[in-house]
Amino acid sequence: MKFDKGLMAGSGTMLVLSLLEKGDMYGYQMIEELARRSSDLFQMKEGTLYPILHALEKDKCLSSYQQQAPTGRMRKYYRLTRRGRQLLDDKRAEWAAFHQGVEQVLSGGANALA
Amino acid sequence: MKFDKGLMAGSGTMLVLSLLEKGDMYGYQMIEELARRSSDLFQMKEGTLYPILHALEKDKCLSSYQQQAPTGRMRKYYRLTRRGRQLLDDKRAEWAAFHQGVEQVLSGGANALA
DNA sequence: TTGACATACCTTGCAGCTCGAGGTATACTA
DNA sequence: TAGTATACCTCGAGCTGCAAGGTATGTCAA
Repeated sequence: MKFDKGLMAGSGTMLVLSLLEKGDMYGYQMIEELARRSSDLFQMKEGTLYPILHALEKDKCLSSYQQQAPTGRMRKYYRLTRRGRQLLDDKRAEWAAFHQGVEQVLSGGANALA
Repeated sequence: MKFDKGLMAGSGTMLVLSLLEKGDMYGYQMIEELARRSSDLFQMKEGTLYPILHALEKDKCLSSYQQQAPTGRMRKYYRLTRRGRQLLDDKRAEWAAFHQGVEQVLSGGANALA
C-alpha cells in the first residue's frame, strides 16, 4: 500500500471479505479488484493476502474450490460462508465506530457534537 | 482499545499529535483526554503511548519540559514543534485518503462514484 | 506511621500484522 | 528457447500495540 503500513493492519481482513460479497474470487483477482475499486490506492501484496485467506478459511469464514480458467490454468476460488458474512458485518460495524472515534478526536472531542 | 488492535496501528501517532494541537499535555493526561474525546472508545495504554512520545521527540516532532503540578508532583509536558505540526498535516491527509479508499472498496468500487 | 490508592513516569517481551523477496509452476508469445 | 504474465505459496525482517511489571510521589484514612 502507499500508506503507513499500520493503517492497513486490521482492515485487510475486512477488505478481503467485502470483495467476496458480490461473488467468488481467486487470490490474484482480488489484488486486481482491490486496486480497481480503490483507484489504485490499495495495492495489496501477495505476502499479505494469502495469509489472510488461509486464516479465514481455517476459521471457516471462507470455503475454497479449484476451478479451471478458460486459459486452462487452475485457479483457487474463495467463497464467503455464512460465518464469513457475519464477520464482515462485525468488521464493518467496528470500522464505522473506529472511524467515528478518530473523527471525534481529530475535531477536538465528543462535545464538539453536542 | 476495544478494537481489532490492527485498526489502531498507524493512527496512534496521528491521534497523539492531534491532542497536542490545542495545547501542551503530559502523558497521563493524554490518555484521559483521548478517552474523553472519543467517548471512551479509545483507551490507549501506557505501553503504547510512551514509545510513541519518545519516538516523536527523537524525531524532533515534539519537545518536552518538566513542570510542577499544583499537587507538587512533577509532570513532563510535550509540545508540538513546527515539524510535528507538519507531520500531523501529513497524517491527516493520509488518513483522509485511506478512509476514502476503504469506503470505495466497501461500497463496491470507484465507479460507484461516477 | 502505616497502609492503600491514585497519579505519573518508564521498560521489557510477546504476539500480530505487512511487505519484500524469493520459490514453484503453467500458459502464451516471439 | 526464452521471456512475460498468470497464479499459487512461504519466509524473515521490521513495526506496532499490549500485558505486565517496575519506580516514585502525593493523599487520605485507620
